Amino acid sequence: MAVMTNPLILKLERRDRLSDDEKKTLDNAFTRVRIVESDEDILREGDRPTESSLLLDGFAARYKIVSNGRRQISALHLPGDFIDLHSFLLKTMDHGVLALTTCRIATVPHATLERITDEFPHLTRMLWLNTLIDGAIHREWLTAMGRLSATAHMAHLICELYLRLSAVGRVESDTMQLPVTQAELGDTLGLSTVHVNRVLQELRKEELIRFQGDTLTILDWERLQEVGEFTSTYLSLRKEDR
Amino acid sequence: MAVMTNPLILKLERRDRLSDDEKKTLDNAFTRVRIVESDEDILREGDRPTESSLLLDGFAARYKIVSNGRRQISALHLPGDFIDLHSFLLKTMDHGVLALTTCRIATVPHATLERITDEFPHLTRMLWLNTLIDGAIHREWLTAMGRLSATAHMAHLICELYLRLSAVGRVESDTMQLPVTQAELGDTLGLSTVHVNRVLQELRKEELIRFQGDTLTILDWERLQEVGEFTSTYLSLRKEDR
DNA sequence: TAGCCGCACTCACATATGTTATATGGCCTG
DNA sequence: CAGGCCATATAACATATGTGAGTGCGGCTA
Repeated sequence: MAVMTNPLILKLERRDRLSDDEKKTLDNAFTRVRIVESDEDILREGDRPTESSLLLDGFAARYKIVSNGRRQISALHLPGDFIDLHSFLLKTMDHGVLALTTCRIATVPHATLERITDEFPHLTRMLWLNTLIDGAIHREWLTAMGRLSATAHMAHLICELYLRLSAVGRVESDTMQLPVTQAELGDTLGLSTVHVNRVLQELRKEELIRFQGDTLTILDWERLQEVGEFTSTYLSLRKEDR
Repeated sequence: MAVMTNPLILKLERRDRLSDDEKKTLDNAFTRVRIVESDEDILREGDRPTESSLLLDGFAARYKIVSNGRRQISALHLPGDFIDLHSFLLKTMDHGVLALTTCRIATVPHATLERITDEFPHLTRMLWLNTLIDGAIHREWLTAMGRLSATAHMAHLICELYLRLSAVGRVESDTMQLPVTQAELGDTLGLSTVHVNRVLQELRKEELIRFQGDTLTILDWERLQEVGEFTSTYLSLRKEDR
């Protein structure tokens, strides 16, 4: 893979400088690229992977099934996201990961990650940071889920996805591709499909967004943030020494 | 602090072997111990700490306030938990941390953590692991919040706290001290105080728990796990090479 | 080109949980 | 030892969101 097009490097460089050596090391760490088709599992609950997966292209979801078949999505992953960097140390997958679209995935052996942690302290911190941001997003989702109305929660999610996608160069002006069904949004927000639809209607009626097919356009960024009580601190988009 | 009584070391040794050198390094890293009284903030949203805090004794909660004063607790912390290890790399606190009881806290300067990451790769991985477990707990909470009934969610939380407390030697037979009000439980589960009370009544009526004052006794561990759809994988309580 | 299937969308109705209010009891403080 | 405060407990009522059923459209596929 060419360094300049690796979306993980793009993502990390939004947060801190990487040396050329670090970039090369990171890029070379990925030994294999594979394709997973839409609606297939990338990883299953109970798996003990020996490599970690980086999403190069496509959308993926971490999910868990509870009794009576209900599903909760605990994370949405975009290009540049490490889907299961945590499996390097957690060992056993306690949830599955599903391809929401066709996904192009690069993998890095855990042995290589171990070597990086032995030899590249700063790069290690950057990978650690990457998982910490995932954690910060989880906390934010918990807050939104527990204490925001369904409409606010949806607005919040849209704001987040917009910024995360723009951080990896995937938005054009105010428009992003969001290939996620309303049922999947429901599983993400903890809502029924019917209510997701109601909430989207409301955001449309308020002229905050347009959402046709997979194309979501933000019509009023300021008010959308207000409705979703959104502030971006938790995404750590500032460049700092880490 | 004496190595043998440091609850962080106790916690990490449940997950992997630590060398004597690592234990000594870790223990020596903590330079200062302070007390925070009940209901005081240990850290505030917006803070940029230069050290990280380890909870030696007491209960603490990560929280965020949303508009109209509602509060969501995104994590409960017990003795042995690093309250804000993440601030080492995330830099800015995007949420506050509150002492639920009087807390005894040891702090380690971020400069020391940086030195550990430079010189002790395996110890670094163990600290990273520590934050990954926090993340796994967040995902589990998201699932419980989004897709379980209030009663199941409460049962789930009780199961988790029971195992986490027992991992640091804080349960006696089937009883644990849980100095958390019903209002605080509500903020944790995303429920109203009234409904927390209803749910606790139900768990009592079903003879799953007893809960008087701060003392919670588990009367039927098997059925409590069933009701809460609880499995402990996500807590990574197995000892493995990491 | 017909038929099917998935997805968005809507309606009527059901219910889990929230809200407001009040009572009770223990415990600290003056 | 009285008064006040905080937490638990309960009741009556309100509502946000879920459920089950059905329509229609657009895009595959045979």
